[in-house]
Amino acid sequence: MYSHELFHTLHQLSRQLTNKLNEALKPFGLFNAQWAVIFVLNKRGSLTQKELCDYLFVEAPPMTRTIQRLVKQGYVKQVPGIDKREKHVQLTQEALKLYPEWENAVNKVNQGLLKHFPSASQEELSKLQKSWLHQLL
Amino acid sequence: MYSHELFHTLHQLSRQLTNKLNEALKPFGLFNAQWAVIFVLNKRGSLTQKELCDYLFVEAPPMTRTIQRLVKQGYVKQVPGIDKREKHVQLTQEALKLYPEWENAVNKVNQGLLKHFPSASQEELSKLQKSWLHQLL
DNA sequence: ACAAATTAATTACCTAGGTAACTATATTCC
DNA sequence: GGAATATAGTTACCTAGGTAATTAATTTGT
Repeated sequence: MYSHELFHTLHQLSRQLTNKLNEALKPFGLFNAQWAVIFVLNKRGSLTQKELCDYLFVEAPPMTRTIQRLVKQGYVKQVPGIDKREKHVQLTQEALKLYPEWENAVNKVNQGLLKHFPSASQEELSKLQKSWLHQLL
Repeated sequence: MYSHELFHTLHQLSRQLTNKLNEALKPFGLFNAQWAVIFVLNKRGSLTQKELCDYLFVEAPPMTRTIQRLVKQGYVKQVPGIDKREKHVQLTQEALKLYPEWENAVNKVNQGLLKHFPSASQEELSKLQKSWLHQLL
C-alpha cells in the first residue's frame, strides 16, 4: 500500500513549489494565488469572478479575497456587468506596465526549479498528472 | 513556456486529493494534516515534535497546532523528554483502538482515487515526483 | 564555570483554500 | 405577472502552512 507515499510526495512537491514561487514574488509584494489570477487575466483579458473560479478550480470565497487584495494594491479593477450580479475583473494599467517584470521573475524561478529535471521527465510528469486529474474531476 | 501548466496541474491535483481525503476523514472528526501525524506515529511509535516536523517537512508552528488539536480530541499525548525542551508525542489507547477503522477508510478512498489510474502510471508518477522533489531539497 | 550561541516548542500574525449561511439579482414556471 | 428557484458574490468561520519573534532548556567556547 504505497499510495500513502505517492500522495505524500505529491503534497510536499506542491508545497515546495508554492514556497519557492512565493519567495520569488516577495520583492513585488505578490503571492502565489494573486499571480495565478494576474496570469490568467493577462492571457484572457476581462473575466467574471465566476469564470476565474472555474478556470482556476477554486471556490468563490478565496477568489473574492484574492481579488480584493489585488484591488487594494491597485493591480485589478472590478467592472459591474450588464447582469448586475456579475463583476468583470481586469488588470489595471499599472499591472499591465509591471507584468513583464513579474513574468520574467516567475519564469526565472520556474526555470531554476526545473533546471536539473530533464525535459523528457517534465513532459512525462505533465502528461501523467493531467491524465490523473482529468479522471478525478 | 509550459512550466506554468505543469505547476498549475500539480497544485490542483494536490488540492483535489486533499479535499477527497478530508471528505473521507470527516465522519471521524479528523483532517488531512492530523491523519498524516497519526499515520507516522502509528508506524514509528513515539517521536518528538521536531522529528515529526522533519519527517513531514512541515514547519514547527503548524505541527504544534495539529498536535494540540489531536491532544484535545484525546488521540495523542505529549510526554516530556529527558531533554526538557522536547515533547515526545505518541498515540493514546483510544487512537490505537480506532486506528484500523481510520486506515481502512483512508485506504478505501485512496483506492478509489487511483482506480482508473493504471498502476504502471502510478509507479512512473511516483518515481518522477520523488526524483524532482529530492533535487529541490 | 559562566557567558554566548543553539535548539525545541510556542505565540502572533500572514496567505490559501474549504463549507455554510446570507444578499441581491436573474431566470423559470405556473 | 408573481412566486419559486437558481446564480454571483460576500461574510463568517474552519483547517493548513508559512515567517518572525519569544521563551526555556541545552550546548559551546573561553
